[in-house]
Amino acid sequence: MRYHRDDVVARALEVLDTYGLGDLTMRRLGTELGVQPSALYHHFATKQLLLAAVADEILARGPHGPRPERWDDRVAAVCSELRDAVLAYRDGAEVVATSYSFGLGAAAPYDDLVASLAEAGLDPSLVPTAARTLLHFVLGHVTDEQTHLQAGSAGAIDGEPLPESDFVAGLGLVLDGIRLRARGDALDRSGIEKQRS
Amino acid sequence: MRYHRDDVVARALEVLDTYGLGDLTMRRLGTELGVQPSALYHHFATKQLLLAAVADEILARGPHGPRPERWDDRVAAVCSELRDAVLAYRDGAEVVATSYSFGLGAAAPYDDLVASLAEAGLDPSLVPTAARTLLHFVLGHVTDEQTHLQAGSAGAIDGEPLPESDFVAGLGLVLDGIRLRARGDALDRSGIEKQRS
DNA sequence: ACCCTAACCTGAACGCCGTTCACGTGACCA
DNA sequence: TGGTCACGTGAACGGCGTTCAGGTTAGGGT
Repeated sequence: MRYHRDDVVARALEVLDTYGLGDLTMRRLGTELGVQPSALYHHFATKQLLLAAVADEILARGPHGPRPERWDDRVAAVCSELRDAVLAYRDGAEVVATSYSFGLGAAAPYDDLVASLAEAGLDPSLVPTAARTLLHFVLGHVTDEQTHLQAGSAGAIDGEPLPESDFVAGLGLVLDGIRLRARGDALDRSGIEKQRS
Repeated sequence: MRYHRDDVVARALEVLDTYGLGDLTMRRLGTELGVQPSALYHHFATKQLLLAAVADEILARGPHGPRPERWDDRVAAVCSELRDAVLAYRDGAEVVATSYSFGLGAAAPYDDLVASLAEAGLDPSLVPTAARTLLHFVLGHVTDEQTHLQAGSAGAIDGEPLPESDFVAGLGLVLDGIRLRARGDALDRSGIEKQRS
């Protein structure tokens, strides 16, 4: 049997979801495909590039609902879809976050956020900052969720698995900060009294 | 020469800062101390526990300024000190973030944030959410900073090293979202019009 | 002054890992 | 039909975290 790039990525996703990132090994993946580990280097120069392709595939397989018209609804939709996408595979958040931080892939959500935020009326210099802040929140939050999930499926019952409302609440927090800036306002240290009336 | 736990941690910090997390190896650290790698397992059962101790030491060596009275100033101070602490050592953010996510240490900043946010008048169920959101922002942001720093010191000039104002701006964003909630308000999707008089 | 205990360390090994390299082999196209 | 090139083999290299049985040294109790 001979394989193509996409076959390798697809099988890597199965291994990832079944055994976790720690067991996603070139040897393991080779065995799973009935192939020597060295054969994988015909398709990917490096394990990191394989993981970047896996990350991109995770995102590509994620939901792609219709984009709302209002910029803030669209931002929320991008964030929720990103969460759903990485949540669908074991250790998905870590794979995507690593690949993104190495600049090897997973750039689509960032670009989407920048595009949506550009219409918000923000100071343009704030757009990348806001996009990164949102990305940090989403990937950090889902990493926590998946860590607790894994800790829960192993014997430890110590922590409940984070209610889903938690994501919405955290996202609302950051989003409100951005909405304020979109109006040209910023809260004074003393609260929002100053802008009232 | 015989060593104690603290000697090992101190040397590990030097190796980390000089050669980076990737070269902080049990063998490397052993060599640096003139000792077999196996000797380190007398002090730490596992490399992860060593790294947790390193993370705690990074935080302990960080700045500890006076705590402002106002809760939001205090939150900002905790976040800034956390940033300064992890920024002081190469790959410090990654070490602290990993250790924190494994629940092995680095819990102090989270506890500080929870304590400060408790006085904000927030819905108590929002306090942990807000604390985690802030932590995700700070550690994610500094990880980016250090990644770009390292990419810059290697030949690549492709990205400027993130202006310091960026951290302040991002923090202000999240903090404003929290300040709104502290007043019992939340922005409607349509902006803040609704709450104005 | 002695010994004993516990702390610290040795040296070798185990089973992994990512990656490289010289070399086969089979499908497809000119 | 013959050549090319995508795909795969098998063995090796150097490194990793970790284990284990056993040595050695420091320091306190008698």
